[in-house]
Amino acid sequence: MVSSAQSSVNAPNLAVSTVIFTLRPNADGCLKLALPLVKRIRAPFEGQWALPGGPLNISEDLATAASRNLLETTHLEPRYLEQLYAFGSLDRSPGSNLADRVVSIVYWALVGNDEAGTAVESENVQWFWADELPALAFDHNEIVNYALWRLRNKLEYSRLAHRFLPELFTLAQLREVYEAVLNRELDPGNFRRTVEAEGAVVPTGERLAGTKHRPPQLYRANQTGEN
Amino acid sequence: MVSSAQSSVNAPNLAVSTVIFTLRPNADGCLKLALPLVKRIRAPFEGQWALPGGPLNISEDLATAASRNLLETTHLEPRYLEQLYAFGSLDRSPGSNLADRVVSIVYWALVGNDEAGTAVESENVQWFWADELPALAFDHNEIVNYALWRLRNKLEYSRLAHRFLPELFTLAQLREVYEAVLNRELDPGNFRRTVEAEGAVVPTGERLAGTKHRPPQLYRANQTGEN
DNA sequence: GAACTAAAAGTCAAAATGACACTAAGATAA
DNA sequence: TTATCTTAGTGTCATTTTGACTTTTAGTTC
Repeated sequence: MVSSAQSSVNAPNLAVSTVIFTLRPNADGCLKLALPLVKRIRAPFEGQWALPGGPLNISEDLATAASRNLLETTHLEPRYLEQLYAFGSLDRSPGSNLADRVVSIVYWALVGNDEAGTAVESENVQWFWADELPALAFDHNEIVNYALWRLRNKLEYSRLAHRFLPELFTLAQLREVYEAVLNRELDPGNFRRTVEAEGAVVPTGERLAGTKHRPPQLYRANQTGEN
Repeated sequence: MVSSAQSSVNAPNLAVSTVIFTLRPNADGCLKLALPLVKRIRAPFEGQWALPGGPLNISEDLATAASRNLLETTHLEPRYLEQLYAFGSLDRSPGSNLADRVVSIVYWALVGNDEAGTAVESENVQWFWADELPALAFDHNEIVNYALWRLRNKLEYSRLAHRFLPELFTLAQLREVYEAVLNRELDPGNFRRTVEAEGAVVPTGERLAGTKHRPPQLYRANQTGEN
């Protein structure tokens, strides 16, 4: 195997990849975590699914690179973007030459569940349920698991659930996000209490019509002191 | 300015740096956070202090590289080592050429306060109080601040305080670590209660002699289910 | 109008937390 | 030998937070 034109003989190559999360309704209508993967079209791991990513341009910021390959893969803008980790073990690509060693700086992103419906899907780009992934290329299963762990963790002490949702949302929708991500049911009353106590949301006074029960109030995220 | 022999024209260079924390007694005898810095002996930022670090060898793990430059700078082994963040803004080294762009993968480490006394200090390597740093090279002040934030955060929900201490320690010593890092006094009784409830420590039965008051019991860290 | 559903408010006991008092066991000084 | 000093270690109590659960409200559907 020959090292690429960009790589030097003595230094590891640098790439940026992104784990992109959204929530989509499954067959039963409940939201589940999903993420887009791209099919590799050359060795190593040709034909297997992998995280979207690519080499870092010399004149490009790390977050910009992550955002760019998010846009290229899904045609979406991230609602949230954060660096996850730099993966650089020597055995990430078993069997390949040291000169082809790649250190990947991985980001994770959230996109709105309203926009994710419009996301492209093709022969080489498909969305998978986060808990039903096939065997991925390189160490990408490990990376996704770590990203999942981080998402779940951060959801509990930070305010990012609303990034999955449109600007206006009901508390039930917000709770559904927590339930889908954490994979556990939450008490509606207690959920309301904590969310209001944290000041995470601001009531708009408007109500959502067309439900077959008491119309719930619409809220928006409280941006002040968010993170 | 000419790019180094290792760097390629089209790819950013990759370096690993480490923020090394220890606790040392100040003039008043209270513990304070300290870290070693190295003086730069060439441009850019010649003569200014910087985090220890260097280029990543092609055949070297990220954590191994961090550990190595910890050993080279301080002749110490880390008691704790964790990746902090990858810093890669375009303006990290103002005025220098794009071809010299460096992406730094930064680790942070803890070393024991017993060992840190034996650490070398020289013309080009010196220890500084973490809250009294001079203006450092590159974006290294920003990096240290982030590392401090991470250390303080992690100390509160994780068990790493004992990594500053020898194998056997008293609860007062452990509390002193918390107080020094968090920069705030803790109630001895309540501290004992939480630490014991968490099962973070195991009593040894032995007591520390030679104090001028009731001899305190010695504990060791409970390794089971640590992180 | 009755039944149904989820919104929204309210209740209550258990657990966790913070402030503080009290007793124990050594060293040191009178 | 006794009083004093200092920190170890235990105990108490009120407040806050948490989890489980009930009740009332406001709409739709039957």
